[in-house]
Amino acid sequence: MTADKPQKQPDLPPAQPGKSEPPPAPAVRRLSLYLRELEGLPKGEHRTISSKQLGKALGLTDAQVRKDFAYFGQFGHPGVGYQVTELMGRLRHILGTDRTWNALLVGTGKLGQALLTYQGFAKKGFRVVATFDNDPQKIGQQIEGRPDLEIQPIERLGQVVAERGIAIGILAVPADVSQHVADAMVAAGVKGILNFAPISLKVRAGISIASADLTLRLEQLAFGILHQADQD
Amino acid sequence: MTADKPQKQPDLPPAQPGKSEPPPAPAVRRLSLYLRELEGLPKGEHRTISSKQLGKALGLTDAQVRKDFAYFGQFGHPGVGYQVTELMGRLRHILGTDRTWNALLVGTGKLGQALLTYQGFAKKGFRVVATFDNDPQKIGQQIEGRPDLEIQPIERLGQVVAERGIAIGILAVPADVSQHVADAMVAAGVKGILNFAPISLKVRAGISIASADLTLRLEQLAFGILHQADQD
DNA sequence: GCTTGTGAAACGTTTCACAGCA
DNA sequence: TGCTGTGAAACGTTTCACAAGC
Repeated sequence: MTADKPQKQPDLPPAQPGKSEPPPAPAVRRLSLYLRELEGLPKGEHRTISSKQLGKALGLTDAQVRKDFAYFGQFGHPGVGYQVTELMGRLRHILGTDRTWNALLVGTGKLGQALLTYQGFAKKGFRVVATFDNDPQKIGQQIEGRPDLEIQPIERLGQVVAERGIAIGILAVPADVSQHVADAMVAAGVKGILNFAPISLKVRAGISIASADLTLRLEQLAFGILHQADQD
Repeated sequence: MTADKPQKQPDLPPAQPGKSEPPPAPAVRRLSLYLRELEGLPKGEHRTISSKQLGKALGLTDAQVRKDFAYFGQFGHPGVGYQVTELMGRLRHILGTDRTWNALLVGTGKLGQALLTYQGFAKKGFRVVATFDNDPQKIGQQIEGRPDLEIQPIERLGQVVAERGIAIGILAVPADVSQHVADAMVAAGVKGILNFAPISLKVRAGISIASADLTLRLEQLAFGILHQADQD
């Protein structure tokens, strides 16, 4: 009796079995944290590490750590844990830091110049191999006496991206021109952009964006302070 | 026999009704995006904006936008939308950027110096009012000729935090000393830390952390490029 | 003993869909 | 008509709990 419950399709037979699902975005973000933690381990101190130890170091549960790894395959050894060296290699391979990435930087203001000489990028295999600016005064100047880092006009983006095999663009220009420069980067063949401007960039599908808007971070910090909560 | 299924409490009568729940962390992050978008609007062009317009600009649904605002109260006007000026004021108040925050910076390497002169912070009401370093060579130097930004020894953190009403610490020192400096910041009375080091800081409850680890961002970008997905 | 990998349950977030108002 | 605010449904993520392996 009373037999009229469902308005929606009750339940489609779900997905094609051949199609492996994409990993959850939060899991991918944590992969970087796991790798960072492993790289910070005192060298050679641990040959293996358990999901419990790794999770504790980052404020996560052991189940979370195991689930995250499980999206990408079998990593561990029951009763033993994960071999640190092997795990690091696997994470680097998944994230793509087991190779070198060539990057270009546009915008040689104070932030841009600081980024150019920042050693942390190179340690992870990200090399800035070209610099651009639209200020005629700056064109032709060399950064730290390196001829390969001679500042070039933005018109040359396309040629240089092709010549030097560049996949990543670092965007350190003022907000009002950042969309324009981003378009130029994409047209030049860049596949991903690290964006320091406080702007939500519009790019076509297939182009990746990572935001490094520092004021956004400070805002979140202010909220956290006002509301006594922790984040990160 | 076989009568021992449930180990857990089956179901507690849930929460105290008086206690309003904390807003979801993703909603708080988007609040900053909404505000950024509104601030980027051509001045005076729109007096009002709808959840649909705002959502579209950020790649979100209209329902998402409305739900996010609803966590913090009634913001809009049915049939009309949201008044831009009023909405910005409310978002700033929630995030805590309707006031001035005094910050200190530790670590005057290239990145630290670039941050000190970065104008974007001041525009949002974050003022760096003190600088510290542990390099005896640097102590006493002034940044851009500003006596208030004379580089001070880290021992003076506690005194300066109290004198200048500082709530935020910006951490731009090498990874191997960043936990030590963070501890000093917390001991000095700082309430939140913006951390540029590639390290997961341990702080006591009640202290907020925001991470600005740039290599983490590049890693996520590399993953995105390899797997053709967008993020941000 | 300890640890992984994994279905299933619990929990959280987003989307849907609509009442109510301008 | 156009829009907000909001319960309820749909979807996604995390935690639980345990079989299997060291």
